[in-house]
Amino acid sequence: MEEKTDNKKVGIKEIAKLANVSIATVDRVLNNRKDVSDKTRAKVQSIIKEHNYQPNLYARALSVKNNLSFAVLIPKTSSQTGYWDLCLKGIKQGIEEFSTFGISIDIFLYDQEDVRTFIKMSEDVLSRNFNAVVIAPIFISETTHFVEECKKRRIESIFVNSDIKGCSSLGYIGPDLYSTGRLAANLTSYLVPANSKVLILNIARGLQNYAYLNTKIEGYTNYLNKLDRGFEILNIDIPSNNYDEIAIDLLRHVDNINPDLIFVTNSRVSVVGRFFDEYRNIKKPHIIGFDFLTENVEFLASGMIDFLICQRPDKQGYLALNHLYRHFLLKDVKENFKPMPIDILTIENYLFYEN
Amino acid sequence: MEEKTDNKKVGIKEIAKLANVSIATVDRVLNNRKDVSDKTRAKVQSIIKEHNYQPNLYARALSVKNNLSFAVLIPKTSSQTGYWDLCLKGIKQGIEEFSTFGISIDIFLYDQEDVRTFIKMSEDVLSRNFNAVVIAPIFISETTHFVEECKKRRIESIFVNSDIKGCSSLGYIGPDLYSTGRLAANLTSYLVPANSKVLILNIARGLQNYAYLNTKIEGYTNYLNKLDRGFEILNIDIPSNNYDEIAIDLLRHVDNINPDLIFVTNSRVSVVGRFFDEYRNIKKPHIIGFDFLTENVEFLASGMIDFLICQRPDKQGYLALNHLYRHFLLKDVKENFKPMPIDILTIENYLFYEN
DNA sequence: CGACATCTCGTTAACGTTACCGATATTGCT
DNA sequence: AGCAATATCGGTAACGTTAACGAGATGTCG
Repeated sequence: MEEKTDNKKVGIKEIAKLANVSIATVDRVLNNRKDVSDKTRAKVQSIIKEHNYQPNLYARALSVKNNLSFAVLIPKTSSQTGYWDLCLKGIKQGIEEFSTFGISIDIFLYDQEDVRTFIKMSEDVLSRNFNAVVIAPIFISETTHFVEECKKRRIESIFVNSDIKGCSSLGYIGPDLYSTGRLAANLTSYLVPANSKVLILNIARGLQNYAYLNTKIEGYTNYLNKLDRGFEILNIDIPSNNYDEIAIDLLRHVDNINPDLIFVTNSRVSVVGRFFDEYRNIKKPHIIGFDFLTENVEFLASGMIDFLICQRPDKQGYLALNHLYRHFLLKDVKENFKPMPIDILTIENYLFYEN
Repeated sequence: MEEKTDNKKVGIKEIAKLANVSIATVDRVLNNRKDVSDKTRAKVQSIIKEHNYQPNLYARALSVKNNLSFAVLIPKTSSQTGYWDLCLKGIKQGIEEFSTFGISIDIFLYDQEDVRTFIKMSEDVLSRNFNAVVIAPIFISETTHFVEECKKRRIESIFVNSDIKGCSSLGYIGPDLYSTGRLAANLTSYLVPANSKVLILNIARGLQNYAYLNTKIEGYTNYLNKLDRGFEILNIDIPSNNYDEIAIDLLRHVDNINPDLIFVTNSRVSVVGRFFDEYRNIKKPHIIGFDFLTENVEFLASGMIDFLICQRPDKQGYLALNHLYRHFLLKDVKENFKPMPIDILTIENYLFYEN
C-alpha cells in the first residue's frame, strides 16, 4: 500500500553516453533537425524511447533566447462593464510569466461599440511583425478579413471569449456558447413552473454586432421549447448603455409583460438588478445572467439575482498566451482543446470563486 | 490604446554590477544568509528593490539540488468509490512536475474503513525522515495525534479534502464543507416547493468516523430551517457499502417516507440513482449529491440526478504539493489560503468540467 | 587529381542561479 | 607584537539544454 517515486530523470547527457554520440547529436535528434545520419538518428531515438526521456523544460527555458512577439487584440473595458478587465488580468499574468522566456507581448484595445477602432487596431498589428495574435472576435466580418491577412503574413491567430468556427489558425479558448444558453434554460426550468412568462433581455449598444449573443439565445430557446411546458418566451433588445434610458425601456416592458423570469444574455445583468432594487413595488421576477463582475456579484449576494453563469475570462486570457507559448516553445501542440468549464454561481458559493 | 511590455528582466548579474559587488554577495543578500556586512547588505537590497528584481525560478530550479522528501497519506480507493483516485491523479501530476526539483514523494494509502491501517501507515511515515506530509484527515483523534508527533519531529503537515481546525502546521486545501451543505440546501429550495419532504442520506461503512459529514449536514439543515418553508427533514444512515444491502434499506425508507428530494451527503449518490433506475414504479424524487465520479456523471447525464456538487479533488492534491513546494523552495508563503471553489454540475455543463 | 561543396558530428560558450572554496581584511587574545 | 579566529567577499563549477562554430569525412565536377 505504499508507492515510491523513481525520481532519477535521465538527461540529454545520459542519452548521449548510452548512444555513443555527443549531446549535440542528441539535441539534433530531439528537435529533429538535419545534420544527422539516418542510422544514428534511429539509434538515438530508440534509446530516447527506451529510457522515456523527458526534456527539462526549465533548462530549455533558460537556454533558449528567442525573441518571439505576440499581440493581444481585445475590447477595452467600458464604464458599463468590467468584463474585459478580467480578461486583461489573465493576459497580464501571462505576460509576467512568459516574459521570462524572452517573449514580448503588446496589447491593443479597441472600442467594441465602434468597429472603426477595431479596423485601425488590426492595421496597427499588421504593420508590425508579430508571430501570433490573440483576438476577441466581436466583429465577425472584420475579424475574418483580419485573420486572412494574418495568414498571408504567416501570423498565427487564436480566439478567446467567442468563436468564429474554422477561422483562426490555432482554434478557440472559451466556453461553448450554445451550451451556455442551454444551461441558462436548464436553470430556468428549475426556477419557474410550467406556463411561465420568460423574458430574454439583450442590453448593449450596437447590438447587431454581437453575433455571439444569438448563439446563446438559440441554445436557450431551443431547450425551453423542447421541454414543451408552455413557456411564453419573449426576446427584447435594449440598445443602450445608459442606465436611465434602460430603466425607462425596462419599466415599459415589465409593466407590459409581467415576466416570471428574466434572462439577461450578457454581463449587463446588474442594471436589471438595480432596476428591481429601485422599483420595489414591482413584483421581482427570477433573474439569470452572466459573468463574475463586482456589480453583478453584489446583486447575487443580496438575493436579487438567482444564478450567474461564468466563464473565467481571466483564465481564458492566460490560457491563450499559454497555448501560444506551448505552440512556439514546446512541440507540445495538442491541436484541438476542449471548451472551458461553465460555472454556476449562486448566493451560496460565489464567495469561493477565486479569480 | 496600446500597451508595451518592457521585457528586460534584471538578473542577479546586473544587480551585482550596479552594487559593485560580486554575484555571490547578491545571492547571499537574496537568500539572507550571513557573511555580508550590514552596509553592503543595505546597499544591495536598495538596488534590488529599485530595479524590482524577480528571481528566475527556472534557473533556480536548475541550480538547486535539494533532496526534499514529502509523504502523502490518503485513503486508498475502494471498489465503492473512485473519489480518491481523482485526488491521487492530482498528486501524481504534482510528482511529475516537482520531481524535476529533486523532490521525492512517497504515497501511503490507508483503508478509510479501518483505522488501524491509518495508524500503521502514520507510524511508517514517522519512521522515515520526511520534510512534510499531506494528509486526508478521516480519523479525527488519530490524525490529531499523528500531527502532534510530526510537530515534535519538525515535519510540516497540510490537510486536503476536509479540515481539523488549527491542527495542521500549514493549513488546509479544500472546500468549506459547511458552505457545501448550505449550497445543497440552496439548490434544494429551488427544486421542491414548500412543505416538501427532504431525506438526508449518509451511505458508508464505519459512519461514526466521517466527522466531516456532520459539517455538511449542519449547513444543510440550518439553511433549510432558516428558510422556514415547512420542510420535513429526515436524516438516515445506511452503514453499508454493498448495493444489495443498501437497496433493501432504501426500499424500506422510501416506501415509508416518500421523499420529494434526497440529499446524499457523499459521493455514493450513484447507488441511489441506480436504485431508482431499477425501481421504476416508485416515484423518483429529486436527487442531489457530491463529486464528479464516472458513475455519478452517468446518472447526471440521464437526468436521474439533478445536481452534483464538486470540489475538484485532483486539484486539491496538486495544490497541496504545490504549496509544499512553494513553502520550501520559494519564500513565497502566503500563510492562509481561501477555500477552494465549489462547483455545481448539471446535465447541461458536466461535459465541459475538465479534469 | 585538386578544389570545393556537402554531410555528419563533436566541442564549447552561454542562459541565471546556487554553493563550495579560497582569498583578504579585521578583530581578539596572549 | 604575533598568531589565530572570524568576518566579509570574489571566483567558479555545476544544473540541463541550445546553438554557433569548426573539424573531419565523403562526394562532385572540372
